Formats: sequence, C-alpha cells, structure tokens
Amino acid sequence: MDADKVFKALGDPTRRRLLDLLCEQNGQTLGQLCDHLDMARQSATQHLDLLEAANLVSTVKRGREKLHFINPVPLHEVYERWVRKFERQRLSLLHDLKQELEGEDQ
Amino acid sequence: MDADKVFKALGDPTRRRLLDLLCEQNGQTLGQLCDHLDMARQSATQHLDLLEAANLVSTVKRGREKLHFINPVPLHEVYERWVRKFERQRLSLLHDLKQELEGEDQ
DNA sequence: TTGACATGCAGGTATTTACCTGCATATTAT
DNA sequence: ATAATATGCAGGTAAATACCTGCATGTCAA
Repeated sequence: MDADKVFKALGDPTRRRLLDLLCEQNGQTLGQLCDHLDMARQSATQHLDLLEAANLVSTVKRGREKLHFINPVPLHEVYERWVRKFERQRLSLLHDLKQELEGEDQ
Repeated sequence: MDADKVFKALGDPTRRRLLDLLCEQNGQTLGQLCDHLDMARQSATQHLDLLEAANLVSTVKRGREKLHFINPVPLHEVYERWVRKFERQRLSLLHDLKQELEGEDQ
C-alpha cells in the first residue's frame, strides 16, 4: 500500500463523496457517479483516477461503460497501521495531557 | 469534528511524521520536533498549525516553549464514521467485484 | 450504416499549498 | 541589564491541484 497516495486521495471532499456513493451502490458507471457531482465529467474522471491509483477503487470495462468498485483493503490497512497505533495510546496520551495541565496549575 | 480538516491534515507526509514523532514522545516542543524534520522551523510551524486547526494536536505554552500533544479523538472519529462503514461491507464489496469479474468471463 | 451515447485524451487557468527569508517579540540565564 | 534562546508574524515563490473546454475514440441501437 502506498500510504501517501491513500491519504492524499482521502484528503479531497469530492473523492470521499465518490467513495460514499460507491458504498451506497457499488459498481456504478462514470455517468451515474457524475449525476451526483456538480462538476464536469472530465473532472470526476481525474478524481476517480486518483482513487484508482491509490487502489481504493477498481474498475471494469463493460462495453462502452466503465464500472467502479470500492476496494476496502487500503482503508483497512490505514486503520491497522495508522489509527490503531494512536488508538492504543489514546487513554495514556490523554493522561499525559491532563498531568501536564495539572502541573501548570500548581 | 471537521472531517475535511482532519483528512487534509493527514494528507501530508510531514504532518503524519509529526504525529508519529508525538506518538513516540508526547509533549515535545517546536524545536524538538524540528530537529527531526528537514525544513525551516517556520515551515514546521505551519504544519503544526494545520494539525492544531484539525484538533489533532493540542498545545500548551510553558515559558518561552510551546509543548505539543497528540489528540487521538479525531482519528478515532475518522475511523468510526469512515473506515468502519466500509469495513462492515468489506466482504460483500469484494463479493460484488468478484461477481462482476466472473460475469465478464462468461 | 449512421446517429446517439459513454468515455478517453490533451491542453489551459486560477487557486491552494508547501516551502522559504527576514524581522519582531518574549523568555530565560549569566 | 544583556545575550542567548524559543517562538511569532509577514510577506514572497514555485509547484501541485482542481477545475475547465475542445476534440477524439469506441460502442450500441435503429
């Protein structure tokens, strides 16, 4: 997984919206997805290309259509390698901050 | 939580590195953090400001120093509102794609 | 076959972003 | 008090980004 590509891809609201749309209904065509976005088809294509480069979306050509599917694996890896690390220390980190603040008051 | 600020903040490798550094040792000063980065102090400040705006980092002034603390809450919320949604559908989404690919071959 | 439809490809532009330098301010230590 | 230290603030620039328009290609249906 290219963590940077995944995070960069998730860093744009349009692309998160595209993932949301695919989560509602997987396997949509470019045209279907564009109907929900307020931008030119070509712009949406560029966003989808980034999602595909980040391996967050896979595509299948069917005739003249292009179907888009969510790939949840990178999101899972983001969680495993990134969020859980902080999650594990969550309580202890809050404890650090609390101690620091209390130390200031004394 | 401002999801956009959080995702944008996570979308830069320098800022992820800063979070990593704070995860290793919480409560570091700006100077300490800069020692690990290959850029001007002022640039690091701008990154830290974004992390603070996204509520991923909290700061405490102690004399002339500024201490930085990780706030894991937004990361947890990102996971809850974002990753888990896809996680739940993980297997079924992969199933959709598999079916589509198999359909093409027939 | 031909017209309609879905997508691909090639630039062009305005905004955002990630850096920088230079100088100011505030705190600590001698 | 003064020098060293830690950070704040104000621009300036080059690259990345998110849009766009115009045209080309490939597929389906009448």
